[in-house]
Amino acid sequence: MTNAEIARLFGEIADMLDILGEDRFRVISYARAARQIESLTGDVEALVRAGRLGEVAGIGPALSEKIAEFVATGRIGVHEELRTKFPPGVLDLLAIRGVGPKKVRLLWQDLGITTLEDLEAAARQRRLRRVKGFGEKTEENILRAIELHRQGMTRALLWDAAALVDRFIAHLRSAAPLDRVEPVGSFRRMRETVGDVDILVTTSDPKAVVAAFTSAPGVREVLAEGEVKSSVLVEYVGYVDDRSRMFQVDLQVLKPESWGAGLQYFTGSKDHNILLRAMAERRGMKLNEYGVFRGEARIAGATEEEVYAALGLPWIPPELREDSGEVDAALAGGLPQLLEGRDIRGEFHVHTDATDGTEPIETMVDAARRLGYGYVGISDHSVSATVAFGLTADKALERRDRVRALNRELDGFAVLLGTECDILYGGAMDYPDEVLREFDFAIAAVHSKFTLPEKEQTARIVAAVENPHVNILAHP
DNA sequence: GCCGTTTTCGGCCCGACTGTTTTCAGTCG
Ligand SMILES: Nc1nc2c(ncn2[C@H]2C[C@H](O)[C@@H](COP(=O)(O)OP(=O)(O)OP(=O)(O)O)O2)c(=O)[nH]1
Ligand SMILES: [Mg+2]
Ligand SMILES: [Mg+2]
Ligand SMILES: [Zn+2]
Repeated sequence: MTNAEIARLFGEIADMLDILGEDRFRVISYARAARQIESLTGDVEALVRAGRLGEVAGIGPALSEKIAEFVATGRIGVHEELRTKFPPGVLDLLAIRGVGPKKVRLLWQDLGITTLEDLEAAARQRRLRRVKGFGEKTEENILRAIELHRQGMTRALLWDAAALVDRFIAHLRSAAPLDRVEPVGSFRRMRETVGDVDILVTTSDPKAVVAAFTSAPGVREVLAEGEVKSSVLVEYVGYVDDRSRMFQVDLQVLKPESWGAGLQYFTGSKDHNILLRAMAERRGMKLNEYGVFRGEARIAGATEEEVYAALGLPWIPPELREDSGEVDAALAGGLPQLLEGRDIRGEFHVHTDATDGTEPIETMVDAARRLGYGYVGISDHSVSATVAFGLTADKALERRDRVRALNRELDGFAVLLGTECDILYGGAMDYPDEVLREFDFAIAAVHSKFTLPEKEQTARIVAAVENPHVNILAHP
């Protein structure tokens, strides 16, 4: 919680300094530090205690001191002093698309606008156009942007985004001549949540691709439409809550020779990009989404490997591109080996047609072997899971002979007979201990009473995992 | 405010789209 709170305060300091017209590089420092702390995987307080804050890129003596101040007192003095200069509501104006720090400053200073309601009223009354740089179109855009803001947009689960990605790419393929297409941004970096969907395309006909993009099914708003890039808002339905929401999709279109540089740029992260671009500059090169250049000459750009190699780096997996030390590690030849799908050796949570699966044990074993697994654990439901056709103890255990036969037959592959056993209301297991001990393994799972008070639910689960015959706790 | 195999001071990523503007600033990716 402390990480999120410090990130929020640094973000607000950046916004306030920006609106006040302070040095933009100081603004950038606060904004970058906010992103860094937000994406730390460990507790910032632990770093403070260990005196290791300075190891985080972009956090120097001044910011370290402010973080330490927050950890000690729960406040950041600079933030509180700045806050007194701003009427409540002013910072909220920044959430409106198309309204940035410069416009907020003008709206506030010239028209006394400090809230969204003020802004809406002034736009309706056509008073914005009196301000330098504002016109009729700006008023229209701001009114529409306020409307969209009020519908509320949140980050999406990677899973929801995946459905949207599939839909969009299928449409693009069917409606325009694509060379290559790839979902990029935080989606490619496999973040747990994504703020939007970013898609990279190469083609010989950019106009056709952009046109197909902006007219895709579900598009409710075209935010920008240019020669090589476009942004839209689409409606999508959440997998978990089945609710309809608006979500942004960004498109970048490039020529085939820039595929690698485009992938590098559009995959990000932003801070990773800035790091690479600064590094290119120091080495007398320039890096952008079109390629790596030395003078006028493009020296790399067709593949990502080539782009990283031109900078003297090995290819860095997207999951690591977060400005969290990956560039230094790559330079030192010390990138970590990431887990891959092929590292998965087997699975224990496998149902069959005996309960709510659709295939018999033998078919599941075949499928596991085709995936290159070394073992599979069969775990059908226990008797109380009636909606999932849970098995009586006798029915569950009578399959031991079948499993033994399979194991005799198979070389270098193990089949285990287990159970996904319900945790009953009070924490007792659905099968008695004499039955549980007969299985090769037992998973404990909650399939009822999901909404118990936290204390009771926790006690229930703790009781289950304390059972000596339980090996695995299932899904939440 | 941060940071460095050309720097401890003087730089700080780079480009597209939009609207307002007679040549470019602001915002966004
Ligand atoms: N060089 C550079 N690249 C940027 C900048 N902003 C964004 N990008 C690149 C890197 C990002 O990963 C990519 C997509 O931008 P997004 O705003 O969609 O960010 P991203 O997908 O990383 O995170 P998100 O989950 O959408 O918030 O565009 C920038 O200021 N400079
Ligand atoms: Mg994104
Ligand atoms: Mg984006
Ligand atoms: Zn289950």
